[in-house]
Amino acid sequence: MERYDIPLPTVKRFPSYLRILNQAVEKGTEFISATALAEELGLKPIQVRKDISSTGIEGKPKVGFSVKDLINTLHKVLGWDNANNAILIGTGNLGKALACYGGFEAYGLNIVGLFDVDENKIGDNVGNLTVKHTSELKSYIMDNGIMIAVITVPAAHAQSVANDLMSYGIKAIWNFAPCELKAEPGVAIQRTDLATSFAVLSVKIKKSVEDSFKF
Amino acid sequence: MERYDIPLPTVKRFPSYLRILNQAVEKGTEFISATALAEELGLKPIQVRKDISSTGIEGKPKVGFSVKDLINTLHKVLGWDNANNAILIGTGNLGKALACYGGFEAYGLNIVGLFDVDENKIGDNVGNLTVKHTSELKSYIMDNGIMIAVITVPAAHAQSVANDLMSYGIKAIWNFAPCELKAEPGVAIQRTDLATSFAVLSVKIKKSVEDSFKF
DNA sequence: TAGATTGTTAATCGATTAACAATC
DNA sequence: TAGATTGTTAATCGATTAACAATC
Repeated sequence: MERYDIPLPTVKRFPSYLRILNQAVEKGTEFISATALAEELGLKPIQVRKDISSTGIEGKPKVGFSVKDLINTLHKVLGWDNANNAILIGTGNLGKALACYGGFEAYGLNIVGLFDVDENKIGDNVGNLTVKHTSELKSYIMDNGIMIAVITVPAAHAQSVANDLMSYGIKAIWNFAPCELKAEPGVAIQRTDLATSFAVLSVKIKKSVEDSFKF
Repeated sequence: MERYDIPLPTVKRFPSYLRILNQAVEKGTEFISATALAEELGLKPIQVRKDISSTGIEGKPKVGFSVKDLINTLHKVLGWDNANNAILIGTGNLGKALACYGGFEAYGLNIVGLFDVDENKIGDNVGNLTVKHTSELKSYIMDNGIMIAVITVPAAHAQSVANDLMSYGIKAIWNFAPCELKAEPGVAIQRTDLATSFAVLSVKIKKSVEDSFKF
């Protein structure tokens, strides 16, 4: 089986494509062209065609791509075609927000357990889940074969929590703590950082302010 | 005054640099080398040097860069040197999480007003703020000269909220709704999307699973 | 058929990395 | 002085864009 990697910028655009495609399904649209997708997202048609071609899917000239096929293929490429059970550690505000956020099922992520060190939070209901103590992590992960964990603890504790999780068999960590985590081989870690995103907005603001002063 | 744009990938790394630099300040470190920064973040020294050089700051061979100077310069480049008052619209779980999140001051963002359409939420306390009704948006924005808004409403309402905000004089929108917003000229919009980040983790997982099956 | 859209190869653009002289 | 680190120019790499033939 040949392996070739889809460029990361392309992967990052896939969720946007899926969003438009899901809207198309709801409208009953059967085929969609790269041109239409591009229009909807403010991208260039060539880029969308290139991105789609990287998945190997084929379209029909003049017609476009089967919406259903595209969705299935993108799901498969991203591994969102089968639900993954995940746990979340750290039920502060962000943790609770993520636990209650309904949108994750759309991408095959199913949060089934919440954990915290704080004795006062144990037993609290968040969404339809009950917060458990972190001392139960090991048995919960092993009993339920959990592979994915979401970390929303303070930065100071993130690495030690991650180390524990990896020793219990967790293979993927979605890290919301503002610090880089060191991964064991074979463990995938991805950090989501609000500051990074805000930095981009900040330079956009600066630029538009500067632009408004020169003419 | 000459204008040259700092590459976006570079801008995205600046918050990480700042994080390490702030740690250095707390330890009392006065100078830090690009090599040390790179080591800390798992980047290559050349890349860090290139990034820093794009700000125009100068270092001392063998010694490195003044931690204080670097922090000040990065803050200035990002426009994080003077506090910006902002409002947040949509006090669902994510909105509340962001409103309570204490880390924004570090990047000059100060959330001073919370708004929602839901009558049941008006008057609720979130952090040390009280939720106001969206009918008060216009006067609040104009009276207080607010330029920045954070949108955490459902996707279906995001564009109309954004349109209102822009008509009231908002110049920058940080959009957490899963949809693209159309901006008026002169308005900066940045979307933060959890799905994008999770897509990257997903392909990492897929790859490490595939790797574990080939030897 | 005519024309819109796909798919592919080549050209361009921009970021990363390498190489190395300058310097404290 | 010797050596680590900076700063800069050039080479490499990879993504975006352009061009165009194939096709329904």
